[in-house]
Amino acid sequence: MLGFEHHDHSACVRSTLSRAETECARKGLRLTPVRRRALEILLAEHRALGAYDLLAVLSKEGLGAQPPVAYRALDFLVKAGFAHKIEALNAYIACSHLGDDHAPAFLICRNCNIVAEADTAPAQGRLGDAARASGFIIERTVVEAEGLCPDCQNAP
Amino acid sequence: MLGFEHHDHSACVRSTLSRAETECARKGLRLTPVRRRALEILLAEHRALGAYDLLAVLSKEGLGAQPPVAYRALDFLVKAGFAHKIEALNAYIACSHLGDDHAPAFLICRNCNIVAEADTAPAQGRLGDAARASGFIIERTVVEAEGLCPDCQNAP
DNA sequence: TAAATAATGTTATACTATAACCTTGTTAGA
DNA sequence: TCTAACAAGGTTATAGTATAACATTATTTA
Repeated sequence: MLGFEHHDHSACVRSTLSRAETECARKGLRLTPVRRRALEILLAEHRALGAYDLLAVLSKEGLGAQPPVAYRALDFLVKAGFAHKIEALNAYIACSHLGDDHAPAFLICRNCNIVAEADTAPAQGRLGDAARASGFIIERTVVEAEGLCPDCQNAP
Repeated sequence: MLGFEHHDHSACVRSTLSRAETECARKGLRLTPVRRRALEILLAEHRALGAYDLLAVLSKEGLGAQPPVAYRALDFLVKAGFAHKIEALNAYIACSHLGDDHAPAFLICRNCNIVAEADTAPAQGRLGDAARASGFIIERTVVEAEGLCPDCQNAP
């Protein structure tokens, strides 16, 4: 998983963008300027951004001034699997495992707002047991943990 | 776990209310008329209710007309562990395991909106492994699965 | 009984999200 | 190549979710 450890972030950004391009080519999706820029903005940090935060940046750059612009771009990115919505924050984050088919899980620091994306298999855990036992068919899972990241435990 | 099977719901309501009273007495919390009624309203069905849906009912009964009334009651119920917020729906549901200290997980039917509450131990699964590996301290977990309940798989 | 605290009432407003409609751009077929 | 069909973007308006702030009332405790 991609955690809180420091890393070569510019390489991380570059590789995600290029994988997004590959995916779009493969699936016949269109990574238009707004969509591409939205992904770049989300990628800038491993933090979740509100739709209106994203809109503010896009807007400054002349890429659209109204909410639907941001929501459409986010909708595309989420559907394409390039970004995820963090439900506990009503905010959005670039995917850290772009390309793999995965059920994402997030560790959210309540102090510095950094979000780490882990991979889980919720359908194999107790939730999956409960679902199977009751005959429920799982289509999507939301798995998020809030707490304190290593850095913020020392300096709160 | 309390699932989709049919059950004696009035007994379920009664026992939850009485357990809430016991808890309040034990912890020195005040189950005021608005709070009590809010819990009853949530308990009426195993579905998640929006804050404004709750407010509409309270309002009709003369228990407060403005949003803060509903949000304060919900805030109390959630903090006391008598209700949970379903993040994927921005809605609230009465707790099905009132009294036990638990990390709730939900199965949400996207067709009929029934919500089943299961008990999980996310800190023991892969998410917990990821957290431990990176030194993250989990304080709260959100585990929700959307899909189709047994009834709705046949008659969608 | 007074002071402190908790809960409620109310107004206003902030934040999140989408419907609806129109224009522009892209793609695929004739 | 032209054009019909569709996808994407622009814009206005509004719906839905949530909280700040401050005044008032009720309850608890000293």
